[in-house]
Parts: sequence; structure tokens; C-alpha cells
Amino acid sequence: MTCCDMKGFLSFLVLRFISHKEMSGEDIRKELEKRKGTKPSPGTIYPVLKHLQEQGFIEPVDAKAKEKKYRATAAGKKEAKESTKKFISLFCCMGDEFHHH
Amino acid sequence: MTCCDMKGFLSFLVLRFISHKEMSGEDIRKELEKRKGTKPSPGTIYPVLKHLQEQGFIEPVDAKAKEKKYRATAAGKKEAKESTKKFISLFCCMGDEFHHH
DNA sequence: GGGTAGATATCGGACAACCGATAGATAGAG
DNA sequence: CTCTATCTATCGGTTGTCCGATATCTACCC
Repeated sequence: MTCCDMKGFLSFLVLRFISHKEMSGEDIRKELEKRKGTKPSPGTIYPVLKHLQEQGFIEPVDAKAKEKKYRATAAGKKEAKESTKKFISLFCCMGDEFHHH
Repeated sequence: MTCCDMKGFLSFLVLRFISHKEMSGEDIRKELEKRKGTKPSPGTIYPVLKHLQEQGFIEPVDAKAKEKKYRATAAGKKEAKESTKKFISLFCCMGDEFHHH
């Protein structure tokens, strides 16, 4: 999908997760399972993490751990904020339901 | 993309637009241009409208007009509401920025 | 009617998100 | 050290979103 300018909403979502709290690939898969019912395949999540890291948006907290946690870099937090802004202007502000949870 | 259960976020977005107000294909293209900077191709929008109509979510107000407006059916409004709920649980509620516009 | 402008509709193809399977790495138990 | 469980990583292939080009239609003007 390329409805937004980000490559897929999944990257955006993952970056938001990590911006909020250090998480591993597994953490993210579980979080997504909770939120949408289905657990994304490893082949979905890890390429996304790799890509975000290559862009300099996230970095591993301890690269050699069994469960490698990531945290957002300064650039990543900035990106998350800007993307969220665009995202909101795309989906919201139509007298809609997004503002009363 | 199949991050949500609808076929792409674009369908979701279009259904939300039409649920809020009667709109033609051109109206929608212009609205998207305003919101995200780029105007989607006709080959993007019209198949989406067709699909939504086949699902019974929208219907033409005046099928023979030059600029054919669509409105949401009852089923469409229901679908829009439910999808929005799922959508919000996917993206929000993380102590995030969605609730202070 | 003929001609033009602007909208709708359809088709083939390109690109990338996503999955499933598989392989590699790490920590802990015994 | 070996075995096992769990997480990480990579690769090929599928699927479906989206675009560009093209064709069709309607309304309006002359």
C-alpha cells in the first residue's frame, strides 16, 4: 500500500510503538496480535525493523541479547511526530469520532 | 496492504468521506489532494468506488449525472463505524497524540 | 446536430507489503 | 558441553494496491 507517503502503515505503527517504549520484535508481534487479532509473520516484522534501523529511526538497546530491544533515536522520534501529524490530517478532522475515543 | 481487514486504507478512507457527505469521484480526488498533497489517479479511485458499491456500502444518488455523487447506505454507515473502531484500537490508546488534535 | 470540456470507467502492468519456510543465534537446564 | 526453547534473520513467491493510458459518457455551447 502506498496510500500514505510512508512505505506502509506497518512501519509507521512500529515506529510509534518503539517511540513510546523499548520493544523487541516479539513484543511488537504480540502487541499487534492484541490490537488486531492476528499475529504478523516474522517475515513481516523483522524486515520492517531492519528498514527502520537503516533509516536511523531506531537502534538496538543491547545488540547481542536473545531478545533484542529497540529504542527510537532522536530522528526516529521526530519522524514519528511528523508522520503522526500527516496521518491525522489524512484520517481525521471531518467532525469525526477520533476525538472521543 | 492488508494491515487492516478492509482492502487497503483507501477504501476505508473513502467510505468515511462518503459517510460524512455525498461525494463524487472527483470530489474525493480533490479532498485527498488537499489532505496529502498528491491527487490519486482515476484508476485508483473508481475501482474503489465500484468495490464499495458492490459490497453494498455506498450507492449513487443520481446514477446518470455527469458528476455522479455517492451516499453511504445503512450497511455502509455501520461498516464505517465498526472499521473506525478497529482502526482506532490499532493506532491509538498508547498515551498518544491522537486525542489532543 | 457537431464539437468541446470534464467526469466516469476499465485494463495491463509495476511495485512493494506481506507471508511461510527455513536457517542461524542466544540463554538456560541438565 | 549438549539439548531445547525462543527469538532473530533472510529469501522466494504471492497477492493486491495503485498508476497511466485509453475509452466512454454527459452536459453545455454554438
